[in-house]
Amino acid sequence: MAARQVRIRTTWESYKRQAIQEAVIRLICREGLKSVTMERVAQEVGIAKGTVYLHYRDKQELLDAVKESALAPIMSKVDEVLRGSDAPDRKLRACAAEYFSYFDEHRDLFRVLIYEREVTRVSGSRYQSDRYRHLIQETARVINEGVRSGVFRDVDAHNVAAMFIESTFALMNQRLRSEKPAPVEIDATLIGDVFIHGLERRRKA
Amino acid sequence: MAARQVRIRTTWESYKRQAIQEAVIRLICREGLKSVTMERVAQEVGIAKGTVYLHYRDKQELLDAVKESALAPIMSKVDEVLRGSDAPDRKLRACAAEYFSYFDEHRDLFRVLIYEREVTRVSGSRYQSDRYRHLIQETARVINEGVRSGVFRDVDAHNVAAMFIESTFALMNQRLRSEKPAPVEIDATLIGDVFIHGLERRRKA
Amino acid sequence: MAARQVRIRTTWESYKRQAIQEAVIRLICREGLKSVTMERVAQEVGIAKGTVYLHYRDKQELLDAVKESALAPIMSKVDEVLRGSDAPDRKLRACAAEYFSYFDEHRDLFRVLIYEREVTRVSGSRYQSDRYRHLIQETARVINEGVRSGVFRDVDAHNVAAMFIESTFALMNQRLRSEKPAPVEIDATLIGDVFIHGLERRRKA
Amino acid sequence: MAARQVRIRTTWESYKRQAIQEAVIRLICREGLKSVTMERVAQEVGIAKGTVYLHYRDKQELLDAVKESALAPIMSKVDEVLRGSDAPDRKLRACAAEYFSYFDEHRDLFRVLIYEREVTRVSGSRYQSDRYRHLIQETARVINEGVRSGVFRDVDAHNVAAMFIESTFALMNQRLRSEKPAPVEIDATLIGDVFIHGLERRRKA
DNA sequence: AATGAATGAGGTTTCATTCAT
DNA sequence: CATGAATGAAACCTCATTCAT
Repeated sequence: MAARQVRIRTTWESYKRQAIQEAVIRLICREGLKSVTMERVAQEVGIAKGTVYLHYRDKQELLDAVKESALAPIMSKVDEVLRGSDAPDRKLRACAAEYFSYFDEHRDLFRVLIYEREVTRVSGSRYQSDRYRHLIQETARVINEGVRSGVFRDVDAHNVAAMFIESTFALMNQRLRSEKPAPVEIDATLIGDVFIHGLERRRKA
Repeated sequence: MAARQVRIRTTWESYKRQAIQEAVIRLICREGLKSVTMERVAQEVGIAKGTVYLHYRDKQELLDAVKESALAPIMSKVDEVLRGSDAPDRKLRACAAEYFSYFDEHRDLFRVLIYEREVTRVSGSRYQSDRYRHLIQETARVINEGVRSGVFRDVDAHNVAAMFIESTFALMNQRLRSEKPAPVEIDATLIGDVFIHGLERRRKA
Repeated sequence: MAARQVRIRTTWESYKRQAIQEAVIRLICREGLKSVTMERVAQEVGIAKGTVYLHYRDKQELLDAVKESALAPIMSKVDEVLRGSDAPDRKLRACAAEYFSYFDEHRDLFRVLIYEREVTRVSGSRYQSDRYRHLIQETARVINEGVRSGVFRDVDAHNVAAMFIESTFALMNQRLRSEKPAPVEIDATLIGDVFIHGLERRRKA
Repeated sequence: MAARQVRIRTTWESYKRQAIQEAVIRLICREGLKSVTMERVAQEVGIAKGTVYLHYRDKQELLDAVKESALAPIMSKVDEVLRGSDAPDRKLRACAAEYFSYFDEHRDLFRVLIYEREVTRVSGSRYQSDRYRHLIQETARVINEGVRSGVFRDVDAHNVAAMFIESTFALMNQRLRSEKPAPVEIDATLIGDVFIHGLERRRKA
């Protein structure tokens, strides 16, 4: 019974936290990070300013949580792909495809979450962009797989991983800017093609 | 005489504007965008707070000017390369090389200037990221040249241009994070290789 | 039966009030008056914030009650001594001894309770420092006894009473600040000696 | 000329700082420490809230300054007396007289400044009550002089110094509470008599 | 009776901008 | 032209108090 109490309360609490996070996201998308004040967030949720502080210690914690939970799903999805059993080149393609379909649903938010200093500086810049770093490492690992298996040339996997990811963001950005973006597969194929071929081991010298 | 007066004043004015802009850049690089207050800027230049307002209507105009002029040199340099008479693939390589050598001198500033909303939102987002757009267009033009001349496969030049540029930024970012970055040519070669090969027209099937 | 109900409830009520007061005292001693928030008090007792309000109308009433009951025991003890049948000088000595032994157990709390405005301003300063005033009056009465009996010189008893009490506090304070305070009797004797001799009627001229 | 500029500016600045400090003092005396908000202080001076911050980094610095400058004059006066060439007993009497005449002009303020935690905790409680400590030490030194010269009995000078000072405050407090306090000399004499005689070396055993 | 989520007034601090000198 | 003191809107955060459950 107590357990159930807790469970219920936790669910409810979690729901409210999410409502607040969504308000933050709406504000960021509509009016940019500068518009995210605790007052406006509360207003957007329809609660009092002080109530936000019942769920988050301070503004930074809220922003961190928003970033964390906004990126978590795609990050774990991509992780899954990268750790799968496909060939490295197929993994990269699949990875790009995952990005696009996820990003298409979230749009504007990501640039803000990933690049903007104020958000990035996660509670004192201790582990600045934890997720991002992890992502690059996993991608680099897959590229190294490809290098070892002879599919890819011998390249600096870490750097190429960064290029790959940023290229993905670049296309995301282009999609965000265009009224009618091409189907996801088209862009995923493009980025896959360029990188797979770009990394391919050249026939002869 | 009046003419001379004006000439002198204009030169002087221009000099002071530049001094202020450089102060802003120093501050951004040293302590991040949040540290850029009109007070600190004036302090850094060694003038009074009010004086800054004689040269810039408000803070936004100052930030816009900083962005504009900080990016101007590299942009025109890259422009020059892209409009040159080299083969498209050589242009892209040269372009990457230009970025790296320029970025190596400016470091932290660029992410801020290019991504952070507060700077990006140029006076009401009318021509959001003018330079950036232009850069992509020029790069896309070169890629199209390559496509037409048969060096590159038939790709969406615009998208690939964005990928290319962001990949460059990605490597820049990696350079910024590492203590002892590799020589500029190494990174420029890497990015050139990946994209040139990635875009290369495949020999038969 | 109803009576018994009331009796029980009253006892229970009284017990909870005391638990809350003790929590306040612990907080004051551990972290100072600023740390006393209704939230922390409730936490310290292990009850809900709202529950505190079932026992005290508001924060001020709680602080008043704390002050009152924290001082009550020593006050009544001292009262008892002062109303006893000893000679005035012995009463003063005994009095000082009582203070020291009591204070030694409560330390930090007293300065706060006696001097700090926020606590002192007992619900509108109507009877500001009721206890303190009473204490001075009783002490003054004893001093007057001494004057009338010829043991003490003719002095303003009220003022000397205040001096005596504050001197006691002063020594208390010194004790609080020193790592290893002297035995209680030493300080009690010191204060007794100074005042008894200080008040003693001078032999001839 | 520059020097004069600076002198004038410094004087003016100093004047404004004092005006702010006086506002704080008025507020403390009228309505207690709790009433001292930056808003109210500014209001009291007749300036804007932000302006206060041009003169004091934050609230704590302001309170520290108030305490410092409110106590400085009497402290240095007493210091002067204690370091003079009079006999120890005369010094103590003179000292008490100084206190009374100074306190008579400042009244309520001193309890607050000396005892209240929030003020006392000078910037992190590093040197808690610097002045107070110094005062006790100087007084103790004079008492020791008296002990060595045979005027006083052999007592713990430090403790007696604390008693003496607090007794002075006690009389001050009594004066503050009474509508028509006795002339300063009366109280100064009383405290002098009690302590001088209290400390006097007893004839024979 | 007890709870504790919600409230919102009120406090501190920052900083872009103005304007009298 | 240059100054920099003054302003005050606006941000963050706290906490005493209430009230539906």
